[in-house]
Amino acid sequence: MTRPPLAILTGPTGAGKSDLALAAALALGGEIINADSLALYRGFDIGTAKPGPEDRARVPHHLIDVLDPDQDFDAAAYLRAARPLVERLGREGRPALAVGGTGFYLRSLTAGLFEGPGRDEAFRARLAGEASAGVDLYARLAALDPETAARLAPADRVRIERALEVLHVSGRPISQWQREHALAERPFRTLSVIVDRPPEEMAGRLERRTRLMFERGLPAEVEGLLAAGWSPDLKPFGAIGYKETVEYLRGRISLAEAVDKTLTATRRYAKRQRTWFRGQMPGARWFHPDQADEIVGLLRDFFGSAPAE
RNA sequence: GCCGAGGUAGCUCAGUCGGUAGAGCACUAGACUGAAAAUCUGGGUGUCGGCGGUCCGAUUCCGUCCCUCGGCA
Repeated sequence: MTRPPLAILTGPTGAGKSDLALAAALALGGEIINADSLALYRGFDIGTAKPGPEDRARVPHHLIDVLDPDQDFDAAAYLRAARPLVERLGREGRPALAVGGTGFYLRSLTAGLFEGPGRDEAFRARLAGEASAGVDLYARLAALDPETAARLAPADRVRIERALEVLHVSGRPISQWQREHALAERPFRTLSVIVDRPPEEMAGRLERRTRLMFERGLPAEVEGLLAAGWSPDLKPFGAIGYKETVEYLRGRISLAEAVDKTLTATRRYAKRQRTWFRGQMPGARWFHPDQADEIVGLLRDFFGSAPAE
């Protein structure tokens, strides 16, 4: 049994992944699996630069519009949803392209996650209560799992809570789970392509794109979602562009400020993405999106080649 | 024109009883195993508005000029 092939197409926000993915999928007869943590949500269209109906009619897109704003999702859920798709496309002999900027989801797809306990909402709620009552959760972790505490910053509450959760539910420190797993799963034969542009090009693109989002109705989209009864405290409303638009609609900031803050947050996000790709995707090939022919050729060879084993 | 407040990092501001200055944000580099568009870590990038005076030494005190914001005319 050979492993199914999977092509990853990623890059910082606004570099031009989606257009390239569409062209590549058309050229190869492939299908696109979304790897963007926010395009999963129905109704979050403009601010996520989600592919429109025309594009989705031309090439099958998976894992877009599959969640309501109040539905929990995480890397493990992504892995569970996306892996069967890659396997199915592999059986059908159709190229599978995972496309999106959520590096953590992509790495989970290709390298896995340790199979320990998932989220335990009741435990999380208890931790949140203790934290707001002044309990030092880092000190607790340092006492219960000093190895993990040594690796984490005292202010990194997301990872501290996760570490306490794993220990509480499984009785074993997260460091042990991680050591045993070591991100060593390789369920797919993978080719990773990153598209990026020089800073001068990105600056203008991000600015134009952000302004267009607001001009094309991001505030109206958010108003519609709120009018439908969704709470602005739900996770996807914390996303770049949405957070700022909610502030604007509440009258806390001006429209110009909302645009400005969104642009700044977008730039910072693109930088964080590059840092992730450099550090976590060492084997990836980097291209300018204008090198579409070269990229498609590379993908063609990849999907056409005999499995390596 | 007069009175008052102010002019310090890219921005908002703190501070220096005279010994060349620091926070947040921005910026930059990095981390990342079920929140990842999240969360976190390191790094200070500066004619302290201009000119002159006093002083061993002025961003700080004095004088003067410029600019900004209020109020009164």
